[in-house]
Amino acid sequence: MQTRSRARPLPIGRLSKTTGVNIETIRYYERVGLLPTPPRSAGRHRLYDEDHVQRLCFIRRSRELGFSLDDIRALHTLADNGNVACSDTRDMTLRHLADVRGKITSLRKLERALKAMTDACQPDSQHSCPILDTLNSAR
Amino acid sequence: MQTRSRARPLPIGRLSKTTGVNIETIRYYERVGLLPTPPRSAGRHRLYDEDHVQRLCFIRRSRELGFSLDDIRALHTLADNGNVACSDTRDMTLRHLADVRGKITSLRKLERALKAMTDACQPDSQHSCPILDTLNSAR
DNA sequence: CCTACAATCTGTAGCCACTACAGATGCAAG
DNA sequence: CTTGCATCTGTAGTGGCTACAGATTGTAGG
Repeated sequence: MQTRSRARPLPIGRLSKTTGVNIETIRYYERVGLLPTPPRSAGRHRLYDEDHVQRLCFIRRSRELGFSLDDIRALHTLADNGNVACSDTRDMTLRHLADVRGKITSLRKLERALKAMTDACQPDSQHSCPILDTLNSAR
Repeated sequence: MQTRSRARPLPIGRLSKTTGVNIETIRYYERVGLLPTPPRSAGRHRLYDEDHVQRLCFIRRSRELGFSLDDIRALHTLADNGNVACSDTRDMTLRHLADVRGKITSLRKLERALKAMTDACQPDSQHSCPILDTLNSAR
C-alpha cells in the first residue's frame, strides 16, 4: 500500500513514454502553466510523480477531444473546485461541440465544391481546365 | 474600349476593398512571393492593375477552398504553363479533397464523443461530473 | 574511480497564415 | 498650405507545438 504512494519519481523521458506526450511538449506545457512545475534532482532534472501522470493524461485526452489549452486550463480550475463545476463543464463542452459542428458544416461545403470541380475536370478535356476556370472566374 | 485597358491603378486600400482581402494580408502575400511586386508611385506607394485584382481573387477563392499557400503557388505555376496542367490540378484537388474528407471523419468522431459526454452530464447530478470523469479516467 | 554514452538541461528559432501594432512618410481635398 | 486619412517599413504576436545547438547530468560497465 505505502509502496504505491511512495513510488519512485519519473524523469521526463519516462513520463513521456508513460503518457504518450512528447518530451518537448511536456516542457512546453510547464512553460505555459498547464502542468505544475515538478521538483528537481540535484542536477536540475525534473522528477514527476503519479499526480503529474494523471494531470498530463487529462491534458492529452482533452487535446484529443479538441479542447484548446485555454479550455483545459479552465477545466483544471473547475475540476479543482469540486463538482459544483458540472454545469460549467457541460456548457464548455456544449460550446465546443457547437464549434466542431460548425467546422463539419463548412468542411462539407468545401467537400461538395471540390468534388464538383474534380467531377467537371475530365482528363481528356482538350480545352481549358475547369478547376483553373473556377478559380479564375468571378464569385 | 481603351479606357478599360488603361484603367487607373489602384492603391492598396482600393485593392483591398475590391477583393475583400485585408491590406496586411496583401502585403504578406507579396512578401512570401504569392502576389507579384507591383510598381510604385514616386512616394513608394503600391499601384495595382487589373491583373493584380485577378490574381488576388484567384488566391482568395483558392484559400476559401482550403488550399495552402504552397498549393496556390503550384496552381499559379500550372495556370501559367497553359492547360497541359489539367491532370495535375485535378490530382492536387483530389489530394486536397481526400484531406478534407479525413478531417470531416475525425471531426465526426469528436462530435460523437462530445455528444456522449454532454448527454451523460445531467445538470441535477449530485455526484461527480461525468465529463471530468471521462477526462480523468484511463483510456 | 573512470569512462562512455544516454538522458536531460536551457534557450532560441521555426512552422502556418495571418494580424496588430508603432512611428515615419505620402497624398489629395479644401 | 494645412489637415487628416492612407500608406509605408519593420517587428512582434497568435496557437500548439517541434527542432535544434551546446552544455550539463545520470548511470552502467570495467
